[in-house]
Amino acid sequence: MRVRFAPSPTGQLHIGGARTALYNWLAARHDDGTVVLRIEDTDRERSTQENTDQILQGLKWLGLDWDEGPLSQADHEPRHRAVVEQLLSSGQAYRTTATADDVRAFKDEHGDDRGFRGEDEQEGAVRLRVPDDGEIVIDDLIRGTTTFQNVHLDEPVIARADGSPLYNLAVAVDDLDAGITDVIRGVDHLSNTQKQVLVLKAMGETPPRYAHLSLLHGPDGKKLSKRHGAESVQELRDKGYLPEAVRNYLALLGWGDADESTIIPTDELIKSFDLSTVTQAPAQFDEAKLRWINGRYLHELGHDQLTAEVEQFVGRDGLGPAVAIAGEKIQTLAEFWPLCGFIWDGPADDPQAREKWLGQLNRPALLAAHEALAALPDWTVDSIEQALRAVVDAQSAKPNAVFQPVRVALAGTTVSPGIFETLDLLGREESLKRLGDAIG
RNA sequence: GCCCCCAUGGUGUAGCGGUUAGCACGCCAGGUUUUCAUCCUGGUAGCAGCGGUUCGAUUCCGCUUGGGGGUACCA
Repeated sequence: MRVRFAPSPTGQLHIGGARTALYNWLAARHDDGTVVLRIEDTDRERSTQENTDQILQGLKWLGLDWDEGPLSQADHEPRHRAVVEQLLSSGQAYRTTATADDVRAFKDEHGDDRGFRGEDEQEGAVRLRVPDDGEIVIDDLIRGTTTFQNVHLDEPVIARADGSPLYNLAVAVDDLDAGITDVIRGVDHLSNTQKQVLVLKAMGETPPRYAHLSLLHGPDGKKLSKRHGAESVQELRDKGYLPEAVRNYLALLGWGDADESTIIPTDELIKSFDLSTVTQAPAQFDEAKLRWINGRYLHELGHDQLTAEVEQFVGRDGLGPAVAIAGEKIQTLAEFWPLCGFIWDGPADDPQAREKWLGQLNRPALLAAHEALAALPDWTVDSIEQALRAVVDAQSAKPNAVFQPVRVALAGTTVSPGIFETLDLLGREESLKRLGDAIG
């Protein structure tokens, strides 16, 4: 099996494109096949190095490697032009100056379901000759057979008047030349398939197998876009998701195993992936579930690796001790700093928390806590806990009446890692200083 | 308009003629707990509608409705 990633270099790698790439990759790896990468754009101006790099970077982050490429489709232009010439001279294509308006007029005259048929004018854009009779039957690996009647199809433009090739000609030729056996792409290309098969047939070649994936939608059922929180894998990375978790989630978005497990590591995915069981219905991207899956992967990382991930994400070292006391509380890498930043930055500024937990009513508790902690002979999690619990007893208060004020004094907010562990990590001096500051 | 694709809870899916319609996320309730989160237990909610075929339809067929894609001298 030989498949291809064929993203267009329009900037970032979209989540939908990432899923398509993932499915190609899984299918190929499952089959011990080859993945060919091609940047799909016949227009060299658009496939800028910057745009291409963005795509490659996204693919790399996701962990999807390829065996050949990257190649710009524009690099193949001489070959495309040669095919056009060949089709022209064999009479299977012709030149016409007909415009979109002419096509419209043709339909007004012959009916909307009648495809445009033009005259050979020896000049203008190149259109492929399409017979009125016959049909193109696409035996899709995912959807079964789809039949397109030739009559309905407007004779497609395969090259501009200047001879430069257009997409439907270029892909057909490139897939052929690259020896692609399976074209796995979004359903938005299903209609194009008819044209591409027609091109291949005109060349006397056999089309590859096709598999069309349903599209991805946002929570509102509309096309996935920035409004939905994230639209590219780069954004997923910036939100602190792990590549393996994203792979897991994306694989399940549109493909279900008979097996009822949800957490499926990549090597398992490769083993069980099967194109023929890919869902036909469009799926909605649900970040809540991605978060959950991500949390599962995050917590299985182990302290050292999680620390390394967090440090790389945050961009600073020495986070190990904080990761030790906060690691199990976060679902994404991005949640670490908001939870633990106070350790380095000092108490956060949360007026509501201060008002509620550092007011006059809480003074006695804070003073008692300060006194008990200051008197501690040794500063350990256990001794701290004993001291504070003793304060709770002495005040005959609820644990919260002591712990929350202390927490707010240290962190500035009502949410933090465990209070004893936090005290321990902060150290005696800093802890007492912050408590003192809160008492005023 | 025309061509094409799709349809199980809010979401992702399992099911491939006879099931109490399963699992997961979410949500709700309870438990654990120093906050938050995790974790544990329980609960909530679904076969779009209408016709067929059949002894029997979520499952097969048709129509309707709804969603999506294509219809460029874009990709």
